[in-house]
Amino acid sequence: MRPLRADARDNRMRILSAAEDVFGQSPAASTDEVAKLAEVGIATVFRHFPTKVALLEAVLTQRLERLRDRALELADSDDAGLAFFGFFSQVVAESASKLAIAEALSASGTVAGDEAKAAGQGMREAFGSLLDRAQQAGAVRRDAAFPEVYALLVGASRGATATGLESDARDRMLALLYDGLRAGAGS
Amino acid sequence: MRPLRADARDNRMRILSAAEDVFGQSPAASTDEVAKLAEVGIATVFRHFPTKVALLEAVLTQRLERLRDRALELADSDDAGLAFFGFFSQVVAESASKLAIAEALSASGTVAGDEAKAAGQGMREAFGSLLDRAQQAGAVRRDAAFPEVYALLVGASRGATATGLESDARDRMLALLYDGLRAGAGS
DNA sequence: GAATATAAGGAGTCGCAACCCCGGTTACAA
DNA sequence: TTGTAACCGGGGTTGCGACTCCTTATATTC
Repeated sequence: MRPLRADARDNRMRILSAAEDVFGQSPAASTDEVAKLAEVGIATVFRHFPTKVALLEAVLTQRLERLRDRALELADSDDAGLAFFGFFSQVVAESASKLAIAEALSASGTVAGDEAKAAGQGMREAFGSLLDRAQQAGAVRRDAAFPEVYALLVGASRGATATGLESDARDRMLALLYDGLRAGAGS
Repeated sequence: MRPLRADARDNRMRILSAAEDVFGQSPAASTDEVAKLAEVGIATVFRHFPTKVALLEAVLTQRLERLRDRALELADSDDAGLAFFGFFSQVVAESASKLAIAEALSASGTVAGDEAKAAGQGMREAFGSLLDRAQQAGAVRRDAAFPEVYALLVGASRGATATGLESDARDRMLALLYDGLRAGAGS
């Protein structure tokens, strides 16, 4: 598999970025809306991504990988508690458009493909390691296991987005959550 | 507007119930799947609900009204804290199919119609009153305002559903949340 | 139990959006 | 510069699902 020609690579990136925008705003958007925004013919979109679902998955994968990288960066931080809670807050703050994409995928009835699944796995592992460190540092209570903490991460993102929470209310919501996660961490 | 004929009323209920089932499992389902399950012709579905969105809204409205009624019942309870947390847990436990429906609606790009909006409003008010009482009883901290608590309710439902949480993990998740909501309630 | 309004059913129609074809264009190598 | 393989564009095609027409059936009323 030879490297892509320069214009093709360029178009691919423009399509991905446009798709992120378009589907982020409305999961029901059509493929040529993406093509229009990317200033590219429809055929070009389908040449790069053989199906609409493939395009959605590519966008989702990209986002998950970005989150994983962010988590990995933070894993080296001195303050494990700050790293954990900071990551959590950031994910919730940026969740709006990512959610719409995941929604579009699940609405299309498709279970995520291999690539997206792997990206999700990587992201969860990185987050899990942040959680571990925060627990060892005494910043998060030890009896909080990964599944429920991860559900809270996803849930906080969705809840904030779905109810259209203002940023200050979102901060108060997170403060409530964090109090629950810290409760009795010292013991 | 005369009362519906008996068979029509019967069919209407069967359609609503079938729609709840079908859309609860897969938001992308087609209208005749609903008709099939309800053992009814497609035309009958459209006679009762002029559009697919109208059908989705009717299902959602019904669910929201049930939740509101449940909240109103609990408002008379002796133990305001138990009432609040009990309602919260129940909503989260039953959320799976309701969410799929709300998702289907938002995926179709439609903002909820008047009826569904009113039902949502009624439900939120009933929940708000449960929160008020729980706060006055000292079971929930006073600095938790409605928007963030409601976002947590929605978020916990979605998080639990989206991550496929087992029921015991769900209970632990709720326990974390409740600790956060109670923190310093005595002060 | 006959008349009639009301409802049911299911084979259509119609539009939309995913996906393909093929003639023209452009990056890259020699 | 020129050849050519890779790429692009945008008008078709096709399938699917929302919605309708019209004939037949059945509840209700007197």
